[in-house]
Amino acid sequence: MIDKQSPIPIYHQLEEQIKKKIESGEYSPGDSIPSEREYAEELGISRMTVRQAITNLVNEQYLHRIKGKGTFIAEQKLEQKLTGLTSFTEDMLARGMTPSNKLIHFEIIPAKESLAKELDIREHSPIYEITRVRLAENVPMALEKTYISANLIKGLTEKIVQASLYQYIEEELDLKIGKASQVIEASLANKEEIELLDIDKHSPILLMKRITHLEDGNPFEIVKSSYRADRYKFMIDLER
Amino acid sequence: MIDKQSPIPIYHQLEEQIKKKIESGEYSPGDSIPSEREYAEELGISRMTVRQAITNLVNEQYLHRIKGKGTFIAEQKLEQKLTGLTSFTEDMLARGMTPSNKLIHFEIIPAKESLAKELDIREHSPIYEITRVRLAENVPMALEKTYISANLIKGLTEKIVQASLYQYIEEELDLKIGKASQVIEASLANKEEIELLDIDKHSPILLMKRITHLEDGNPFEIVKSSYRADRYKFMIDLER
DNA sequence: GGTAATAACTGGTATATACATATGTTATTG
DNA sequence: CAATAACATATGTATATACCAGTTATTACC
Repeated sequence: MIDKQSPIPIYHQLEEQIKKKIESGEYSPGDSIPSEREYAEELGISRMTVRQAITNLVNEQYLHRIKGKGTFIAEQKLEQKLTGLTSFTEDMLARGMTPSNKLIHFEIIPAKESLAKELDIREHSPIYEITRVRLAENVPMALEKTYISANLIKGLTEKIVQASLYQYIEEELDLKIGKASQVIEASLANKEEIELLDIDKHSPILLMKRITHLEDGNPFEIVKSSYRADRYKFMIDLER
Repeated sequence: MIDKQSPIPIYHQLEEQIKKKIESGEYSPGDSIPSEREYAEELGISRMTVRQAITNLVNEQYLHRIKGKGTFIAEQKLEQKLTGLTSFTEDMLARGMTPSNKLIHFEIIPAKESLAKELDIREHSPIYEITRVRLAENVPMALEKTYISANLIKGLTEKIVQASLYQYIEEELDLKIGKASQVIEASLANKEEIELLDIDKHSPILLMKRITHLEDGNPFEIVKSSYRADRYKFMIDLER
């Protein structure tokens, strides 16, 4: 199970081993794992090394320790992700609804000043402009306009956008997605929203603007969404 | 500096000592701290004990380590708190504005069914109902209605509410505040909002409902806020 | 049978030590 | 003079060991 000759640290090997057993369901929330001394003897390694592996998993909230009793598989591990970065598709699935898309526009345009500034690129640099209507259970839910720096994210096609943009960026382009900042405000529907979302004049709209960054801090995407206020609410969990 | 006889673990004493130097400004972001071996020799403790202290501070993002170079004071430490639980007062101060209040109502009423359910108490149990207009730079910003379980939070007065409710709960009642969940939606202003917030008919309103829990998981407070959409935006940071 | 002491676990703290690996400086060499 | 080798120093990994402090089951006693 443990390869002492491997360049991968022993504690890291053990971490992965325990993680797998949690993710595969072999260990379930509330279960206790073998004691530190058992692991040490079983694997022929020092207890302190076992502790280092377990300590890391405790910090990542996979496990929690109780003095005198043992080490246990943590509950949840889901909650904290509610403040995490999710796509419309993930969001709807989490709410138990079936998401779909209607692509309205897909083109490359020169960046206007405000967008260029927010994407930290030069004015008139090429950016993708993608306009979509997002539906849940085939009812229009939001109008979404995505702006992506074309020099940073290359080779984008309609197909990729309709499949999974984030997956393409992380797996095909080997770029890592980092933090995002979101601004949420309320407004009244404009002509385009009234038309595409099939709502009345004077309808309230929930506006969301998100700037997504790569792990190195470079912004690569701006998403402006107009949600139908009668069908959508933002839910956020706050800590402490 | 370090009391080996103290029941407080040595690594914890060292943690606090380093933290203080960071918070007092004696160490600034980017500075390096003494090496692990220096600390060990200086304080007459083992290097592994020093490592335990530093590792904890690295996990809390006070410090970061660079192999071969040293351990350094981390930047920021502010960003992550933007997703944290803040009061209207803190929120406005963070935006560089001066907050104030106008108390509209303060009374104890029996809980209606929906509120009772959300506060996890019996119907008709007594709850405080506190209605306030929140102002920034003396301009109405939001109408805020707070409902607090009177059996859980005892001895509340108008004065306390106007001062700092959370401080009272944590310091006077010795209860710890835990997580909160927030729902944000958009709507059109109702009569009360039009009147108290001094806005026009058909004005869009940003509605926020927050349920705040104690550390033990018990909900103790429900806040329903109606923000003027022309003056207020929610800003959220998302990870990963 | 009930209870109190005890033994046998658990994780928590702390030490001393060794070598690995990344980094920066200094001395050496071509 | 520049490339390189050697060294010093930093954190990273790993071991072995000791004792402390909660928890639980067993044992011995009344």
